[in-house]
Amino acid sequence: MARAEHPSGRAATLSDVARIAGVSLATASKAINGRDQVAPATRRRVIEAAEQISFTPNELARSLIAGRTGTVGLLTNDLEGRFVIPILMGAEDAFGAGQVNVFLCDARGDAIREQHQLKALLNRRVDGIIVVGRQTDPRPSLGHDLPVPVVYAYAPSDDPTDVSVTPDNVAGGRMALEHLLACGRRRIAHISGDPAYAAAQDRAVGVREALADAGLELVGDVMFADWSEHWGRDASAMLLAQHPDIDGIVCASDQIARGVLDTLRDLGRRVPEDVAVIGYDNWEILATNSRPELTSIDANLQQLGRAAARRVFEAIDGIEGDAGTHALPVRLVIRGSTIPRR
Amino acid sequence: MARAEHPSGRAATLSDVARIAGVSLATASKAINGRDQVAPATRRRVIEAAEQISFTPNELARSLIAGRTGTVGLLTNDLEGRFVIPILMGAEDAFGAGQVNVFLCDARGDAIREQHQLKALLNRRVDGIIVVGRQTDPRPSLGHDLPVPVVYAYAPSDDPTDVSVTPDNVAGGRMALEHLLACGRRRIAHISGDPAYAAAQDRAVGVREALADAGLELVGDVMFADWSEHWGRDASAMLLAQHPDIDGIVCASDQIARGVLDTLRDLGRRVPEDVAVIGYDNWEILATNSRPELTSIDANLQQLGRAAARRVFEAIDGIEGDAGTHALPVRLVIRGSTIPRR
DNA sequence: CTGTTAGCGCATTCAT
DNA sequence: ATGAATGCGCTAACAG
Repeated sequence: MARAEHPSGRAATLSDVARIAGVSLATASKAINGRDQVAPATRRRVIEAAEQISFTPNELARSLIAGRTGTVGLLTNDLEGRFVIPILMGAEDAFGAGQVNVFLCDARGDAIREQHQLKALLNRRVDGIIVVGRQTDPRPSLGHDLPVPVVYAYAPSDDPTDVSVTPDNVAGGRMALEHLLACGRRRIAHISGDPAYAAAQDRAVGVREALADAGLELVGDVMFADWSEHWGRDASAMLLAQHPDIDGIVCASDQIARGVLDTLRDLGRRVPEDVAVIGYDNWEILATNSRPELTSIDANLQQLGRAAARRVFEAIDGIEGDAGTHALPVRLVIRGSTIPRR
Repeated sequence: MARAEHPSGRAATLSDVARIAGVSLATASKAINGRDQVAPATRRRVIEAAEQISFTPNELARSLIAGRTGTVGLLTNDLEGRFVIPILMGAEDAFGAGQVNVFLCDARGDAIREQHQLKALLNRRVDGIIVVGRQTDPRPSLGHDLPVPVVYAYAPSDDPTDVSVTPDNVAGGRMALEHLLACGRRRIAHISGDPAYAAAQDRAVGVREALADAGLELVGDVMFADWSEHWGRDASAMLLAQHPDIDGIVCASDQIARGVLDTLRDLGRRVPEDVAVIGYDNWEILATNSRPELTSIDANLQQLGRAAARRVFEAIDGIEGDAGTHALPVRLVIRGSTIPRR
């Protein structure tokens, strides 16, 4: 097994260093931590001794004294990791690599399990917690009687006195539609996903608002069903049968958009010349492999993670962030499904 | 901010409990930890006191004494999280939820960053480390002079004296081909991905072996390029132009298979009646949304995670696992692209 | 059965 | 500039 037969049998401690350097424990501590009350020569001896036995300070002991651990808990229900990974990366960015470490727990949508994980995180004395959901629908608050700050990411808390960061789906719907307008489209339909999702409703609101601002109306009703490619194929077939003259389709997910592209191709409609199609989520595996590649709205999840981490940090440092759900800006990623490649 | 104004100002400690219950620190400890040398009545008093002030034991202090933390580091380079999440879930399964917590660090393919993360994990005194790569090619070993056991998952270590668990790609290639044989196919081609990947080479080996065992030969050469849908579309077009009579295609990834399905559809070939297609990875988002749905090989990543966790555990408990790369079994998932739906 | 004592590894007083 | 002593929160010896 890849376990070192450490000469000492166990990890080196500061008192080992002190003994080798011929100084006291206190002096060794000061030397290692760069305190200024130690003679340069002494410091050098201590540091050499430390290197010699590969001493690394025990963060457990440090944390016990400091009262803070430099760890954060990431509590997720996002099984597929589609949302949690970019958020984790953003959090690592914000915390600074190696400065703060992240405990990742997956509650798997089970409230009991979530309570267990939460308790375990608190017992380990994390300095803060980020809760990540896999939908943008509000989720139950963990409550306020926790000894550490909590920030909700992607799925906001249902308690407005909590701090939540979530992508701005209304703005995303609006942005998608305005892009089609900018591409010269006027007869635009909207194929959405599961109507039970806040994301579906919010994006539809943005689409409608932007259309109204332009003095236009949606072609047909918003078509709700589920988030699948199958639905995208079926919905677009129905749509084109009823409204053969549409020239733009806003899809509420990239999966739906993939299905739409399929049907348009089957029906001999050119994309984007005849019909421009825009997806949502910018899920690269789907968006960059289609024919043509898919213009999409990106939720900036990594930035969302950074924002969540920053707010946790501020709270740890005692800075009162403003409570409520903060809708963060999204981003348009233009590809061939709305603008022809040259 | 969602921080409790904890009445005491800080978390309750065991001595708070002891004081309230009117017993000594040691007795409180025994009572809480279910030791048997304490009178039932006393235990009840202590537990009540603990609940009254919501005492939860400080794992830091416990770990400091025990010499083990009940934490494991998961060091990954898998940016997209496609592999690391199922592995994390498997690890949580094996460890038991809440028993062990996992530090997840993303080194982002940067060796320096990896060293930083590694050091941070060791300073936090994780009991073991699982290293996850995003390819099955061997990766540099972390070395043997670490104070904790290390197990490599998905990407094996290049040092055969390390412990690695990785999916059996040769068996997977073989399994894919044998399934097509079982479906009555005889004129079979293989469209693979980037030839620089061990996964591509290994799967091709399995395909060739199984063909040879059946006394057959591959139609054309193995076609290598990259892992994209684009390549799947192009490769299958070339393939059908040269060998119009093929009746089965083994694809080395689901993305490639999706492209192949597209081209077959464009060319008017029925799947699976005319040509059976099998993918690889069982990436559900791709496999379950295609027309028809895609038969695929699943690498059992969650099981891989469990295996890695189990081996880390055994090593922590001093059980010497057998070093080397362990190829774990994969699994066939049959859908409509090889067998017609009834 | 209960309490006293001694640490786990370290940082921080406060003396010298 | 250095070192002895104290304590972070807890468990494990022992002694009563």
